[in-house]
Amino acid sequence: MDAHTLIITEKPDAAKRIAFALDANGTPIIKYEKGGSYYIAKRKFLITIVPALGHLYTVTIHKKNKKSYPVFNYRWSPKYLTERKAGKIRDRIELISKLSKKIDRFIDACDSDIEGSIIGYTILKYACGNKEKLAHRMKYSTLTKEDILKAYNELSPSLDFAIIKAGITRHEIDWLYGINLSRALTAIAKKYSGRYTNLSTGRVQGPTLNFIKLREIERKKFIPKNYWQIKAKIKIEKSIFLAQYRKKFLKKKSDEIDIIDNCRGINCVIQKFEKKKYRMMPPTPFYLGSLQMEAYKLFKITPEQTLKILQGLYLATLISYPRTSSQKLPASIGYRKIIQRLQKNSEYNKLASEILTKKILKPNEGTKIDPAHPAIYPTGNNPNKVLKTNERKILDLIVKRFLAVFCDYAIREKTKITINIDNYLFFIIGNQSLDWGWIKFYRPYFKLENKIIPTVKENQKVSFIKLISEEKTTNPPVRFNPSSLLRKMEKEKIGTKTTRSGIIKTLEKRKYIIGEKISITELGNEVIEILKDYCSSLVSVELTRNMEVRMKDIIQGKEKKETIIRDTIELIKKTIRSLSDNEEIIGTRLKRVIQKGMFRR
DNA sequence: GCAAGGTC
Repeated sequence: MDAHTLIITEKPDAAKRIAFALDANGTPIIKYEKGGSYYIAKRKFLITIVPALGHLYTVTIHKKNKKSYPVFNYRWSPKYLTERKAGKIRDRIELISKLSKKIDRFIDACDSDIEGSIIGYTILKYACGNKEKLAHRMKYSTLTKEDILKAYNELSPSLDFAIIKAGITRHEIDWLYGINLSRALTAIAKKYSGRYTNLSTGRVQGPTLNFIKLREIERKKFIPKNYWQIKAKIKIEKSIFLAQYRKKFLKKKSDEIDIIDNCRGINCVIQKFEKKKYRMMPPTPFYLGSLQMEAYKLFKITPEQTLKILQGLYLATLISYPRTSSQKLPASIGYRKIIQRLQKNSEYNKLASEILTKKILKPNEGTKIDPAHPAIYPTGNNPNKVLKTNERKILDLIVKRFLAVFCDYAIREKTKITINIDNYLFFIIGNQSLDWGWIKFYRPYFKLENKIIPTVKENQKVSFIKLISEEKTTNPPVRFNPSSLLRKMEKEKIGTKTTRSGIIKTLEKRKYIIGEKISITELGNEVIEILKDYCSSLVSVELTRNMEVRMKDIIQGKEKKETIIRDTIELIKKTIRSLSDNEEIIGTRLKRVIQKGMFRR
């Protein structure tokens, strides 16, 4: 009997692409079973390629009493034991388990990041019967045939156990904090309010909610200030212009009155005329976060909805894998081939044709990278069913952004007239495009207008009409919306590309936050206050920072998983004790906001 | 059910 290899991937698409790349004739056999489809490729020997569906195993506890806390005796089990609607996962595990029999070589080809490492490890250990120590690791960053073959020929001899250990520690700590604190809050709320209210918190939920609270505090503290803006109405040749005084923010008594009194328009002359060309670089390719933000800005589609739409477009093979943090488009995706496919679509024919005249295609990449995926790009395939409005909008956005990325920079010219009126300087600023470059390709998603002002000569006299003084008020910092909150989470490195939008949704579901311009509810505010009083680490981004450091230490062998878990449990024990000691106060606080209903602040 | 992290 020939040797037989089993390759495990993180998701179905990866299994398919690997099967087609590895089969000597490019025609692997596709098998359909209850647990999903898998592939058999033939090389010198047989290779079975079977996909997971992300994590198939997770941290769980088996106990009759679902409300008791604290709980520390967890273990890793199949996900279907804890999640409803996970029947698919049970079937998948059974399929992989069956396929793992009579296998000589195991290869973990899950995404080459920490989570991918855990997904592969748990499957090899629990579904395949302790095969994790025998398995090889296959790492690729795109699913092109070239990359796949290279990864297959350069297998790591073993899994990266240090990374796996660090990742598993992260899962367990999150579980310990999340389950215990959520249960404690829910239980105390129920006991004192008499009403069941599902309360929760965690390493990411806590700080995210706190961002909104802090913004709310800034807004409350904010004292609006009055200021004045002065413009001069003047006539150059036959046109009227408003020239802005060189200082944009004027204080009433000192500045504004001074000008009104002294600037009479007796001497009104052009002091300077300047022109300056500058470049506007094309945009960078979309990663998940930037696409979610752009979709919200342009279409008011929430990040959570956008992710759902992207998943649909991806499954319909219209776009590449959407859960990426990369701004890179490697040449191996085949730029020209994709643009040629887009060219066949009448909507993009003109734009695509123009780009194809370029001899060299070079995308304007950003700096962000992703260990497992390139940036988001269209495949150029035609939809085989009618797309819904929002799907169409998002796809069009992706196509136009992809095209724009290959375009030339735009050339703009800034024109500035400096006018001296009785020794006070005023400006008129103009702006125009000399070459639209990429902007033409990204329309209507980027709008830029020309404001043309006349060419004048220095020392030329102009006629003064009058001064206009406007009183204005400074605005408080704006509330977050789903997009700016996502950006904030990204900036603070809280959550992951895939989970951020979901976390925001969870805070909404818990009635901690409300509104499109997000504000914190009384309930959300009380939860934050309680956490601050009794478990301050859960409202700060520092817990994540700290965890990152400790994970690194595990990877470098400087710290032991057991120590970190022990410390975490000690801290949670202490926290739960102080929650119990102060149960009545906390209960009364929660009761107040729950019984009142969840009004906006 | 509760976390956060994958995936459909």
